[in-house]
Amino acid sequence: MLSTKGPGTSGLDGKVPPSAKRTDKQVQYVPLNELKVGTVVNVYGVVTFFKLPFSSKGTDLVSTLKITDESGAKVTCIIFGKTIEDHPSLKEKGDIVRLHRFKAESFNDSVTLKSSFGWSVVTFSGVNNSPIVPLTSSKKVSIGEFDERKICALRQWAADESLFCQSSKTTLSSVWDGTRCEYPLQSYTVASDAVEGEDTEAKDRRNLTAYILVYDNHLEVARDLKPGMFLQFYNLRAVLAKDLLPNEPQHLTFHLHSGTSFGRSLRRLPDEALEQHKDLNDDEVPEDVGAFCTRPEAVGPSYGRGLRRLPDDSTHEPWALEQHKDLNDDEVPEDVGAFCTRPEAVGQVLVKQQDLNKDEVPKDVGVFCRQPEAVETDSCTVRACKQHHAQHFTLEQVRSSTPPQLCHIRARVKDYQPQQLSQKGQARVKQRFLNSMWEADGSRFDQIHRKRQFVFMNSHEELKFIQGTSLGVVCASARCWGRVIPVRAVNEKMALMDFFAPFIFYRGKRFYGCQKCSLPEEERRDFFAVEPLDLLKIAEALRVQLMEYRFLLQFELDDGTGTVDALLWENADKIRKTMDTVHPPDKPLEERPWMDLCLFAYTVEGNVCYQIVNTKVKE
DNA sequence: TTAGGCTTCG
Repeated sequence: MLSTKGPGTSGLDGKVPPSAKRTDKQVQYVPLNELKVGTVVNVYGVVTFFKLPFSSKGTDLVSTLKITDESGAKVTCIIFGKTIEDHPSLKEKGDIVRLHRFKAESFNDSVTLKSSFGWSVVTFSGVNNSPIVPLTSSKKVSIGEFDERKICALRQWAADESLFCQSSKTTLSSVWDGTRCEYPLQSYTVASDAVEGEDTEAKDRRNLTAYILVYDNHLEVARDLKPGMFLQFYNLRAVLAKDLLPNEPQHLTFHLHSGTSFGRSLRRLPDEALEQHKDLNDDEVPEDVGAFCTRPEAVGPSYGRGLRRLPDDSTHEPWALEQHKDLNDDEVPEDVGAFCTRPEAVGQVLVKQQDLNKDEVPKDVGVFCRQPEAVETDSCTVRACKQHHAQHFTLEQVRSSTPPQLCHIRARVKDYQPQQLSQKGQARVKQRFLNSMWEADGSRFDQIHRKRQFVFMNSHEELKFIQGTSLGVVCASARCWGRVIPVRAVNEKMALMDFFAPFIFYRGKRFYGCQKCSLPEEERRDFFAVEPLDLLKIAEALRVQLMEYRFLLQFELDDGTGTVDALLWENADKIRKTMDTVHPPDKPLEERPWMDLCLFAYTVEGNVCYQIVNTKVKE
C-alpha cells in the first residue's frame, strides 16, 4: 500500500489515477524515455547528479537533480519546496528516488520534470543489497512489494551498467587529512572582533586547521555555522597560492566559490554523523562525507557549555578556566564538569556497608527503594530496607549531622546531572581533578615524536608523543592523529606527564593512568619500544595501569526541609533510565515522586560529601 | 515565481 504525502497539498491531479483504493499496482510509473510534455507522472530513477536545495529568486528553495533509469534516458528534475525538509534527502549519486506527481515540461528541446501540485519525493540508498529504507521527511510513506522490486531492479541495473563505479567523492586521506598535506595551509588575518572562538593562528595549530574561503550565496549557510558542527563541502576547490616570497613553500588554499555549479555547496551534517565518524580511523572515514570534512576549528570553537559545567569551586583554580576555555564541548574534561567527586570515599563506603544492620524504614512510595534485600510490605508500592540501622533523617538533619553518617531519607529530585550521556558524565575512579600540569611543564616544544606502527598500505595508525604544548593542541592533535601521548622532558629524556594529566588521548576521549598502580617513571620502558597496537597494549608496554571510567549521577535532592547534592555510583547506569519518572521535566517539584534513599555522609579533605548507597530501582 | 547542472575572486 502506498501512502505518500508531499510537501504540497495532498490533492490529486486529475491526470493521476484516483487513489481511493490505491495499491502498489495502481500507481503507474512512466519510463523516463516515455515522458510526454504536459502530463503529470510518477517516476523512479537513479540519481546521476544533484544540487542541494538553495534559495531561488522566488519564495522557495529549489533543488535540481538528474535521474536515469533502464531506458537510458536522463532527465533533469526541478523541485521547489518551502523548507529543506521538503526536499529529497540525497546522500550521493546513485541514490534512488521515487517522484510522484511531477509535471513533464519542455525546456531547451529536452523534457524536464518539475514538482507539481501534491508532489512527493522519496529517496532510497542505491547500494545493492542494502536495506530498503525510505528517506523522507514525510512520516506517511510506506513501501510495498512493487517498490522493493523496482528499487532492487534499479540498483542491479546501475551496478551492471557500472554507472557509479568511479567514486565521485574524494576521501579525506587522499586529499588532505590534516596531517600529511604536502603543502602548508594558507592562513589569513581576520579582525579579532569578527571571529567567533579561538585564534587559530597559533603556530602549533598549523596544518591542523584549515581556513576555507566561502563566497556569496554560500554565506547563507556559513553564517549560521557554529563551532563544533560537522560539515560537508561539495565541490570545494583546493588551490596552491602563488609564491609570495622566494624560498617560501607554496601554500594550499581552499575556496567554496560562488554559485552552485557542479553541485557546489556546503551543508551541515547531522550530529549523528559526528558520532559515527569520530571513532573511525582516518582511512575509515566514509566516502560519503564529501570532498572535505573537518571539525571547523577554523570557524572558531565553542566553549560555552564547558564553562557552564565548571563547578563552583573551580573559581579557586583559575587554571581550569584558562585551560579549558578553548576546548570544544567534547573536549571538556569530565573532571571539571559537574561531577567532581571524592571517589576516595568509595572504598570507605563499601567497607562501612558490610557493617550495616537491618532496619525498619518508612514506607517507600517512590520508584527507588533501598537495598540490599529490599522486602515487600503490605502495600505493593512499598518496600523496605531491612539491612541496617540507619535512622530516618530529614535533609535538614542530614546537613546538620556530623559525618561519617549513614541515614535514610525521603526526597525528591530537584535536579540531576548529567542529562546527556557522554564521557563527561563519567568519572574516573581514583581521579579527582586535573592539575595544572600542562602549564607547569613550562617550556613549549614544537617537537612531535612519532612512532610508526607496522607499515601497512594506507595505514595512518601511528602513536604520537607530543611535548610541551597546550591541552587544546593535544586534543586537536588526537582528533587528527588518533593516539597522542603527552610527554615532558626529564633530564633530556622523554617521560610521561604526571598522572593527574591524561596518559593518552584517543580521538575525542582521554584515558588516565593510576598513580599508585603504575610503575614509576624511572622504571619505564623506552618509549620507542612500544608497539602501538591498542590502548591496553600501549599502557601495558609503558607499565601504566589505566583507570576505568564509571558512570556517575549527581542529584540535587529536596525534601522540603533542605537540599543535598548527592552522588550515585552504584546502579547509576540503570537508575539513569528512570530519570523521566523521578524527574519528569514537565512537573514541578511537588508533583515528582518521593524516593526512599540510603544516604552516606562523609568527608574528603574537609568537605562534606553525600553519596546514595544501598539503593536500587524498584522492580 | 523560482530553475532549467555544466566552475571558480588565479
